[in-house]
Amino acid sequence: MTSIYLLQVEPFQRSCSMSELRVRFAPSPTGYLHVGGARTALFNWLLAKNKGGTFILRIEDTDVERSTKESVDAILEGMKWLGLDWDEGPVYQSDSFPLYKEYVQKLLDAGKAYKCYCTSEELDAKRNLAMQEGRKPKYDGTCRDRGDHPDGQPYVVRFRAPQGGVTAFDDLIKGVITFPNEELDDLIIQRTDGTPTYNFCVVIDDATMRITTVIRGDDHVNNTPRQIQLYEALGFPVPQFAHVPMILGSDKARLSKRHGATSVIAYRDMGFLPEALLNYLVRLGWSNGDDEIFSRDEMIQKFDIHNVGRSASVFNTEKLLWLNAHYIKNGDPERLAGLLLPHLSSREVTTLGGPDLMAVVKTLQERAQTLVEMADRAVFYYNAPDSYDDAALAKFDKEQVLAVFEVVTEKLSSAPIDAVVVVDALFKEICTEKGWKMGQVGQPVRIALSGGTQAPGIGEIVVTLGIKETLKRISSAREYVTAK
RNA sequence: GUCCCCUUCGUCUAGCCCGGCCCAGGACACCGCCCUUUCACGGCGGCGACACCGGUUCAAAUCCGGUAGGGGACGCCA
Repeated sequence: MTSIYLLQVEPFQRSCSMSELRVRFAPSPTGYLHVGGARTALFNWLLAKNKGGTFILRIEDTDVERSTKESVDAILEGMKWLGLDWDEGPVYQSDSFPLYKEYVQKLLDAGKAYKCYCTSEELDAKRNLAMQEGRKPKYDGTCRDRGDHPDGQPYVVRFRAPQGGVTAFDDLIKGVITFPNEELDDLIIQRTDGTPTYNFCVVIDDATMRITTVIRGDDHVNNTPRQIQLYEALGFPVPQFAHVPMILGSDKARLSKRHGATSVIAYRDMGFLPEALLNYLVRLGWSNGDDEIFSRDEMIQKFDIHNVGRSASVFNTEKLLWLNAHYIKNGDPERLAGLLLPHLSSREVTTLGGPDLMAVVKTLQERAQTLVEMADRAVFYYNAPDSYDDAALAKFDKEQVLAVFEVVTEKLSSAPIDAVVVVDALFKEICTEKGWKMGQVGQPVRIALSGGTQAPGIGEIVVTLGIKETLKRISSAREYVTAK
């Protein structure tokens, strides 16, 4: 007798309006939150926000060996930094062991699961043999119909999977996916030591938490049919599934450390803004026409799981940088100043007694792609140059440079300096009066004030630095050039 | 090996479901020009793709079949 496990999937909208949407992000705490996980979390979060549903954070720590508290903290830190707030949880799977046991027993009692006394050595041997002979390495069913129950002998519990037919589901992202049941073997749901296994816990949790839509990485596609069989054996309603494609490195291999940073927190430390990472991540695999920039609210409003692409995408730092630059350029200077502070301290720069940091930020917003770059460019405001770009200075005649310093000092001292336009006007005046070119005047002064040539506009620097400090720096540069 | 999935510019993608508006649009990157006192910002322009082969059709990126390539899964990991 063959059975067809083809789910009739209702139109998405409809099923959501009937019962409240509940989604979850379920990382295993064996490392930090990486960008792939963050994107999965983001899609869950967006769908929940978009539909007014509930977003649950669940920590899958059934692997006691590899799970750590540090990882849990790191994941929470990443989530918080990105602003992906959850409505319920974090729920720890390790708290539900009794519950899993209960359901294992139910299945056992119903004859839908059985005890298997095969040792892992035996299974490994069979698996290797099957692989070698080119067969699918599935469990051969040795204990499936075993009648005896040897006392005191260790055993695992296996799910008695349907033998014939197919198991299929309509993935929200990938469409209908069908698996022949003969591909699926009797999976272990409880280990020799009595602990439950992943595929079983996931089903119990998702069912008892009343998850309506499971959004996860597409490396779980192959787990889905066995989970569906479990749902049905347990009499639980089967949720909808949405498998999001993976993120790849530039060589199109699964993104990993060797491609560069993968940790969300690492991006924070490299000077990225959370809204930039979020915007980048949401556009990786998802789109809304030709739109590129999405505020938090816009992405919530426009997000539609059906618009998520089916294929994997390559992580591209250049585009992330562009977005980051965009958000820095348009960001609130006060907030940016606050975010910049730690980067300044790590450079041993103190803003005390120096120019107002907010004013400094304003002169740098169009010139920095990251907060790290901004910090680098901000240093000169607080630490007067201890050396000058000689190569740049060499482009000008020594006497000419000294003359410029003299005239500029004179001009700047003669009038109240309170705005960028005032300074700019003064410099233009000098040029017309002396018949100099702007480049001849501006560049030496820029070097005098910042030490180099890559800096904000002269007017911006002068006003931000203050007239007193400006004159002091020009005077120092004057001495330096004279002594040369 | 078996099963599952994927395939539009270098990269992210629009278009594909409901063939003609597509000799394929946008964005990042790259190149050039303009703006400009440096560095940037900005503006304008350029480069550049429907994996391949068949079929259906008056017409295919869009539908069908096959091929190739890539990825994933096959654990008493999650």
